[in-house]
Amino acid sequence: MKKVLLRDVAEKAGVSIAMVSYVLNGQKTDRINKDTAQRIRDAVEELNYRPNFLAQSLKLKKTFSLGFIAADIANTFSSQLARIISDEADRAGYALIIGSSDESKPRFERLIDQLLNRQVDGLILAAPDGSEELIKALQTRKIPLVLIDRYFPELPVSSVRVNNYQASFDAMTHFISEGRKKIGILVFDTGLHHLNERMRGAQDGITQSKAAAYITHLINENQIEQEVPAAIQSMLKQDVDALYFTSNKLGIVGMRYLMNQQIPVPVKMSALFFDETEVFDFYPNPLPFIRQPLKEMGKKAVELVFQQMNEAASAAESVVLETTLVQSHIDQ
Amino acid sequence: MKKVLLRDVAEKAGVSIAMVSYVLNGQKTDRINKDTAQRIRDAVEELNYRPNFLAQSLKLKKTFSLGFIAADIANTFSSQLARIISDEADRAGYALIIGSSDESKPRFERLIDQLLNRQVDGLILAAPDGSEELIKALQTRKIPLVLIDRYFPELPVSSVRVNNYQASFDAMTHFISEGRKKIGILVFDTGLHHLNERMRGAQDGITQSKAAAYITHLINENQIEQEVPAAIQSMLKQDVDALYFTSNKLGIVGMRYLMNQQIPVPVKMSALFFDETEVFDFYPNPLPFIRQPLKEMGKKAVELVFQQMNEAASAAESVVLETTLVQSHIDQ
DNA sequence: TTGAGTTGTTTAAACGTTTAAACAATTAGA
DNA sequence: TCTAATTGTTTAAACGTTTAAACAACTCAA
Repeated sequence: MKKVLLRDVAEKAGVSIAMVSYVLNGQKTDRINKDTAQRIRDAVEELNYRPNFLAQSLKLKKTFSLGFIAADIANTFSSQLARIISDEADRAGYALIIGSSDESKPRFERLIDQLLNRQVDGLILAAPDGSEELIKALQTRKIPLVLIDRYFPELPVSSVRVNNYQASFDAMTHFISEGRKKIGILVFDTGLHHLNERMRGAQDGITQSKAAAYITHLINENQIEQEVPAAIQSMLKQDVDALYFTSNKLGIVGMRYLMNQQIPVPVKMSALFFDETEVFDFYPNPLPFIRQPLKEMGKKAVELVFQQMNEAASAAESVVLETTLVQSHIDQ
Repeated sequence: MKKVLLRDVAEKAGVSIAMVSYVLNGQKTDRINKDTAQRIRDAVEELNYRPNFLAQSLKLKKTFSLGFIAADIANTFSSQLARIISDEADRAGYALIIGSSDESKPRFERLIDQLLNRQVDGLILAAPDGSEELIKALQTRKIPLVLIDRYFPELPVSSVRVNNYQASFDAMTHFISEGRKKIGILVFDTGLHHLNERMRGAQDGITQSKAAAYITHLINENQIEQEVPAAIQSMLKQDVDALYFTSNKLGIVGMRYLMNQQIPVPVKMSALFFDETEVFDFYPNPLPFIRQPLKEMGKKAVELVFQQMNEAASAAESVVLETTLVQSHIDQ
């Protein structure tokens, strides 16, 4: 029942451990005697030998593991992404260690520290507000990393994200073409660039149409349960006839309020969401939303981080993916 | 910018690497000269030395990591549990590697294999149907492990779970006291003991009351989208006035069908769920459900696995936690 | 028949730690 | 004064791999 080592296999096959290692790793295959190789493979099989990952990692300076720090793993967006990234990493023989910054910079910093201590080979990060300097520092340390969802416009670092500005712009255009006159935009009061882009895109889209007006409400992330209802209330008084929720968290709180107040959507007030949530399943009327291509995002992120890992001096590459405006969650 | 090693610290402090190691690990503290120790600590600080986890792990035969295999990480139940376990492990300085068996036994087996290859120190497992032998094999290999949610009644292995039978029994009693006459029980057609206990508990509860009847429908896990609606349809014809969904997945599909068919809950048909989901948020009427104490479950699981890890011959310990019947998701 | 090349295999160092054991210098006990 | 104990530190082996380099035994051309 003891752990079987290279040494045991070598002994059984009557060779040195080097030979076993060579055969297992498919090296020097031209040199090694065919019979010996077979004998070794048989011994490996028979003893059910499994190389010790730690020893390998130590020697090869490669742990075959990636780190992913989500923004908030309790949020469906993050957990779905985690799932996809995990599967994708797995496919390449890499394990994924997942952390959640909960949008806290110190926590983010601590998690990075831990992941690096554990010598992960690469990082996929949903960087919180204010972490720009930290990312920059990681880059000068040549740590392979890719930002996902979040990004910093001035920082030359690989990232995967969606067309936040354009998606919001187009969504508003469409909203207006349906006859909306006054649109309320709800967005977190944050330095996070991607969220501000969603706001800007929406504002510009509305402005450009010349057929509608908008009111923007900045929501404090920690006061969301209070401020979203307050914002909606105030907008109702100003005859807002459509709401744009720039994140799923805002959307969920907002919809809950609208339901409690028995304000029918989209009859009296229409609503559009960035991101979908399974919560929509339980709403009887169509709820349009902007869908991010999660699968592609995850895949691409893994691809980019591998690229960083393999090519020492690989240039930063930013991938911007397209969203889709889904008219109704009901018929998908 | 190069990685700083024990050797570098030793050099800087003018001592051998052994001394540095001793100081860092707080060993031989009675022997070591106070000044030397301080000199070493200063050097560590100055060089910002971080021990290499791999080397440590290899030497100590301890990776300070746990493996958690969820049933289906896309399911809120699993992901919340993962979150809690991760936090709890983290608190103890352990990393968590998460996998999802998706209820597939081969996949479960493969994941275990991978985790063991990576030398995780302990396992927390939501074991899929049919994995009993595998668990038994792990136990004879003395792998520290704890089952969570799922368990095998005849297998003496540490586990954390809830009172599935009693919770279902009591819930039915309560249902009947509210006047339900004919209750439809929906449960997966599975060998999973905890789900069958939910069914048995409900059936026994109803039988014992003598004031109501029941119909049980076994649902094939892979046909859930077809079979749940069919089951509900057939039950409607038989004047069923209440539904008991023994898992959140069944509940979500069932509610979606009821909504599509415009069957008002709980007016025409009442419903009770095992597990809560955020989906309920978007339903205007009260939906009662049985709540599992996720936090306690996760904490206890980590506690038990640590116990297994620390005490070589620690006996299997089963922890059965209490659920709560929540009357309405609306006022929690 | 010698030296060079080829084939097949082993030796040994390295990865970065931990820690038992050895060692040296000082102090204490008789 | 000599031995024993104490204090402070170093040496070296070990954890389980990978891999460059060395080695041994042939083959072959000149």
